[in-house]
Amino acid sequence: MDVAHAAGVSQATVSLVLSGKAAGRISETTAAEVRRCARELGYRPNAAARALRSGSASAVGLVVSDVTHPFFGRTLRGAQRAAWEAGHVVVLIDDAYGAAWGDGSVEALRDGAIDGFLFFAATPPASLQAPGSPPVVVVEARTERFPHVVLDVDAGTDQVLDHLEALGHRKIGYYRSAIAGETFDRRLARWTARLHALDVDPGAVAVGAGRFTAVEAIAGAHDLLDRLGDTTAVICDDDVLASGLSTAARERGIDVPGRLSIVGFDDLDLALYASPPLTTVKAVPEDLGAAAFEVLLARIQSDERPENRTIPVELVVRGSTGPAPDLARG
Amino acid sequence: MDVAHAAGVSQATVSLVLSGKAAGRISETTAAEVRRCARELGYRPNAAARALRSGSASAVGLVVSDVTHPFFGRTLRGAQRAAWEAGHVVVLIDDAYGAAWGDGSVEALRDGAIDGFLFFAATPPASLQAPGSPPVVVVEARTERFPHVVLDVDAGTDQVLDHLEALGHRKIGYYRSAIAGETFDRRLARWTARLHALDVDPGAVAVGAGRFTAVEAIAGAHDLLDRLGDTTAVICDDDVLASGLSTAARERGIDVPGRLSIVGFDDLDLALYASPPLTTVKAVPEDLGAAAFEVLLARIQSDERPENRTIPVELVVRGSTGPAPDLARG
DNA sequence: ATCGGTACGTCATACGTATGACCGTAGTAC
DNA sequence: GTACTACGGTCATACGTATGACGTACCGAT
Repeated sequence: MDVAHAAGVSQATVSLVLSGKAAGRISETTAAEVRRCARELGYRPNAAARALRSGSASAVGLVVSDVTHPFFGRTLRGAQRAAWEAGHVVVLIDDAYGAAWGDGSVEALRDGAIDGFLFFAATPPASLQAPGSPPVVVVEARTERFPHVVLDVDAGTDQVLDHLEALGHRKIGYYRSAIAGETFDRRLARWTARLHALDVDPGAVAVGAGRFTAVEAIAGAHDLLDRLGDTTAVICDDDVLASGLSTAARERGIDVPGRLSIVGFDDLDLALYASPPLTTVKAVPEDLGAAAFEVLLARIQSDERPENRTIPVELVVRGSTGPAPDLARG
Repeated sequence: MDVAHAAGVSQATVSLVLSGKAAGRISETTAAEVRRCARELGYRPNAAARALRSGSASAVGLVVSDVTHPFFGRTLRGAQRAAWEAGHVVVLIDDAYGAAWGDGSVEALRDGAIDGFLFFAATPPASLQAPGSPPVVVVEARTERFPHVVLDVDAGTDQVLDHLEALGHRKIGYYRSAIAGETFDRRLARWTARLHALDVDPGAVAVGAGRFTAVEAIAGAHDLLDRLGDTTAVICDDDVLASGLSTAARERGIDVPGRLSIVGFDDLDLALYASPPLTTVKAVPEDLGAAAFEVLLARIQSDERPENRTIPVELVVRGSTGPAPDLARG
């Protein structure tokens, strides 16, 4: 190694200094000289060698089902910031709803290149459950199998329904994601329970399902509007679906919120483009990402299962919700 | 190595078989047995060891300035698909407009963990220009320094202006990105040249600048609308800005396209949520990403500078553009 | 019998770092 | 003068794979 030669010390000393383990073993004078030489020669430690020898790559993977969804991007950002502070790196892998390269990338990186995985709305492949697999933390899905970090969707759903009920809405529909996900199931269940509490038959309100692209969100919204009946408000699994519903309503001349109130989820940028801007449940994906990384790091470092975490959410009231119309008179 | 033992061969043989270099050296019978044992034992090659020994990690990094922007997500997807077909992996790093962890991640991965980098709307750090640096390919910016892959924005701009001129527009404004970027500069220059050809003073039309978040895009759009004058159409650096302009116009009661025509760029999902849906220049980011990976791979494998590539674009006419109004009569 | 060639494998080493086991020197206590 | 400790640093090896340099056995041709 050049640096060792230039500084007149052994390679071991260089390694100790540069990896910050010099305390008590190497004098500060020598350490400073080593650092100076390293800088001058433009020395970069080889990540592969480091990972091979130490058994840790200081890198974790974030696997998402759809990198196209704005929520994931902000989550990645939060995770990267937290990781950076801990001396780690986060790399993102797009699963594209089960594409071959998603699992492929996981397989390619799992041994040696990555210390652990975060799965966000993507399903960990079975191979990651085998003993000896790298640690996994799941985001936005409650499961016994892995430690997880989730949004407090129960509170979010409750706040939405409180808000709508206060506005006089009783027939509250639901625009579901066509993507499977524990978090969606859970919200739907909560909504069903609340409707029962209101003594409203869930069968009497409009329900639809759509996917997170504009075309499909709008198409699904039209299906839902076909069966609108006397539903006066619809809560949506996310802002993409809500935007689609808003657009579809406009195409049909349905007044929002005069005739129909719409509530989204996530508080994406999208919520502000809609007209009127969407009432939605604000989540802070950066916090979710950061928390997810922290849990994964704890798992990596201690080998004992860390505690699950729940990130709070908050209702943001904008123009897309208003008092329930009196349909009997209209 | 267990597999070698189980199959009754040497570790070298296992390596040859599993890395596909067995042809002519190892009999098919033996190879099959090795593969069987490997499968049975759940053997996974160690990526770090492989990278260390072979000097190639079979992984490339895609660095983007803002992972939140939907365009990048689709680009990543295209790159990952192409990479997968070539036996590589693409990992995404969010630079977050120059955040510490962006450069940090690049530095951490550049030696040993990554074979090369794609920079998309993010600036390669100076350290990547030093001799001995990993290969770099730049996306959506023409530069002498690195091979690059770009959209045919000249053609796109021309198609937009042809379209607007055919509709009778002469005072055509511009909504610029506040983010620096060669591609934006180039489009602006083209627009200026075309206005001169029309004998229109660029100073006589509305120009604004905004960033790619809803709040800032809408705020910037209001600035632009304050100085609208008799501008009858505005072309935007991307669909996010166009959506912001559309929203701002609606807030002011400006009829689109009756009073003002709006043209976006990219054909994001966003374009469909706007009301009316945006006329825009359709780019296929998946193709861009795939091409970028291919160019990088060529660079990695051959050491000689590969040819630059240009990806075609296409105007998509929707509801946000219409005939120029007769402002003298209005 | 010898040689050349081919088919099939193995040997041994190197990749660049991290780290537990050492080792020398100087200082301190007795 | 001896024993012990603390300090500052080096040695040697291992991590798991890839690969150029070698064997070895067998076959056919001379």
